[in-house]
Amino acid sequence: MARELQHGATIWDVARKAGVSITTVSHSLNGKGNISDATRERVRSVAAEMGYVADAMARGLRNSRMNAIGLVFRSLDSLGNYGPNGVDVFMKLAGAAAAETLNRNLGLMLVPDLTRAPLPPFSLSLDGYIVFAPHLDDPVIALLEKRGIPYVSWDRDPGRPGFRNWVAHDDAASTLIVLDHLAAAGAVSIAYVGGTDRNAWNFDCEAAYVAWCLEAGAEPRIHHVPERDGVEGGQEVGARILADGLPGAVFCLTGRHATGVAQAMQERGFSIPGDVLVCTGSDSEHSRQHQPPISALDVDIPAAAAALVQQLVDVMDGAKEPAPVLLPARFLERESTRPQTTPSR
Amino acid sequence: MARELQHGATIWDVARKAGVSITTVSHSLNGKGNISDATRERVRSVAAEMGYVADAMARGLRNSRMNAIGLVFRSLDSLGNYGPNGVDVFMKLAGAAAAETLNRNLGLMLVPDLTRAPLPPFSLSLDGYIVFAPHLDDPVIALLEKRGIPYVSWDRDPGRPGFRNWVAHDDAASTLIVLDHLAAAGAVSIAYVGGTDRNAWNFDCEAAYVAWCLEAGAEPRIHHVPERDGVEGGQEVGARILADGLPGAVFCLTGRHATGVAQAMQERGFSIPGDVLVCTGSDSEHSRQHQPPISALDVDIPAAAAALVQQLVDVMDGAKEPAPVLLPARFLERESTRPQTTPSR
DNA sequence: CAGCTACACAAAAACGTTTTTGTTCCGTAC
DNA sequence: GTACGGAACAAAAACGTTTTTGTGTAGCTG
Repeated sequence: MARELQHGATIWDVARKAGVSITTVSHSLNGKGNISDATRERVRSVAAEMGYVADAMARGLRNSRMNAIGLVFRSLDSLGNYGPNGVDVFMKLAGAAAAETLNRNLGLMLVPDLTRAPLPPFSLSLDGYIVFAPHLDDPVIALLEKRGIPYVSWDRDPGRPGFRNWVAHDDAASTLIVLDHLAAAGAVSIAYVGGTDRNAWNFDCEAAYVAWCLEAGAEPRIHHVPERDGVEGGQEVGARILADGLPGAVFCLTGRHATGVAQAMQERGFSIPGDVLVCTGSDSEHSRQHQPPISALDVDIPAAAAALVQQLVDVMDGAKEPAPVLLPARFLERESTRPQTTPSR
Repeated sequence: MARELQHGATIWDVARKAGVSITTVSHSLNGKGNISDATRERVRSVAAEMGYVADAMARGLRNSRMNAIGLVFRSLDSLGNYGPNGVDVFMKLAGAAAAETLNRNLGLMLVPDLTRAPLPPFSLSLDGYIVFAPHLDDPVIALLEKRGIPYVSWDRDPGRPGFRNWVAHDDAASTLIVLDHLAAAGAVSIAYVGGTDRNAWNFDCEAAYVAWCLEAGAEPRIHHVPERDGVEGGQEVGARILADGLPGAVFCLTGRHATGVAQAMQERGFSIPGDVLVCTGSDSEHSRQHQPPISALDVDIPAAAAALVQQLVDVMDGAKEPAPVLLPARFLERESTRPQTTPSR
């Protein structure tokens, strides 16, 4: 049952039917060259009637532009898991970016990992890349640099201070918002749980936490768990935190760690938010579904996607001098950090 | 500041450096032709050393295979919203499909809408398509058929009974699971709320509901709300349902409708699950975040993605005779349908 | 009326592959 | 000693565009 791949009409078919050369067809459709209005219109109607669409690969081959960009998720790569429960930020971003690229008549390609061989077929032919959460000295970025492929990143690569084509949340400001909120809710001692990926998010939030503690005269209580350890890792660190004494609040960067910490606390008989507050810097399915639901920093995904695509297009056009874009974050207060109104016992 | 787009090495560069013709390079790398082992190995090492990767567009132009497939979300198109809150199923599927295609060395392209002009550039050059939730007589499918582009769909197109390249949940069985569960939890009269999109999901679930009512000797109570009306639409239909008398349970196909229905009930002083049970056939952020959390049918996204990609590859290769794949669904019991254990007042 | 310009279009080159068809060399059989 | 065949490679065509260069005609100038 060999499938008959019937290719669409080519530029030759259109030329023949319109009684002109292929040059004229190309020029007519692309608004170039010197064609009389009558001819141009006739060619256009013939093309439309035949449903002619220029072959993307031939066009791309000719002018080395394929009108598509790539989206690569670095932190997901390190998580080794693309069927994500709890990392839905990434997938929402993909959807928002797809909508944004459509408006600019660009395709969006999901590229899982650029460093793993064999390379996804035409990952290197794409016009540009959005790199989500690059690591320190990220090899994917090194590859893109070497190939001269334009890119922007969500969060900066901490190892490339001179690079300015990135969009990110203002992690320092966000961290302060969270810590101030926890303090206002009555927490005196606030523990911090970060990941081990060496990315700007981990670095900046921790730095902001340390600065805040210094300011507040509090002793920093910093813990690290590998991102991939997920909820279980959170449970372990929860135990470690308790070993040092019950804090007033725990701020975990990832939603899965926060969920694990909350579980550890609750298993040991502490109530949330009665005895200890818990919140996360990154919302996830886990944090939403937990009982009580866990407060989180919220991300305006469509705005982030729009900023990233806009910046990438700017870079590809070489139009503007690049400048980082900082987006504000919003704190989503849920029950886990809400001052108690109804008596729990 | 014109960016210097430095193209990678071409097959000519490799040929020159290895002292052979481009034919020999191509054959060496692709394991074709009649090349001595010594030459083949030498060419390969030269190519590797230069970091040569065959240009995807030239290769695609030559053998009309671009090694990438498209993913198009029909129901999202009708929802007109790609920054989805409450439709995260789609984005998870995209991630899972991306992982699945990588394993097969295929690229995955997100294509928002194939019928809107201007067409995304090389949407028609892709090797195949996964169509998510096609409508009745879906124009996207018609376009793919006309162009001879292979495709598989998630859910069948109800207007194409002969087409067999689809993967879906067993909607009839799932509906019965839900209804039986509601009945077991004590609901006597069960209202049904479906969408207005003319897709198989709506059709099959409603048919199963009607059959179940017939069997149980109950009067069907069917309501419809446009998918795009979301939570507000659910609130309205909730009011309509109450106008006919409080049912024992309401089964809403979409999570956003279910949320709206639950809100309407609660605003009027009815407790969930105390006075009325509510559940949904499609989990969403809304249904999870609602208080109480709303029970839902759960979808094994990675399994669905794997099945879809596998089937599409089969179709593209023309290998196997196509056959529909039916996946089982799982019922996620949450508080909204759980028999009460703690007294609520 | 020669020469120039502008116009409207056509021919051909180029993009980087893969594949089909040639070519050369060498060993072997008749 | 000529014919044959296979091994190892090279040349060239083809994929469908875009863009550069070319060509012929008409209108205008001096």
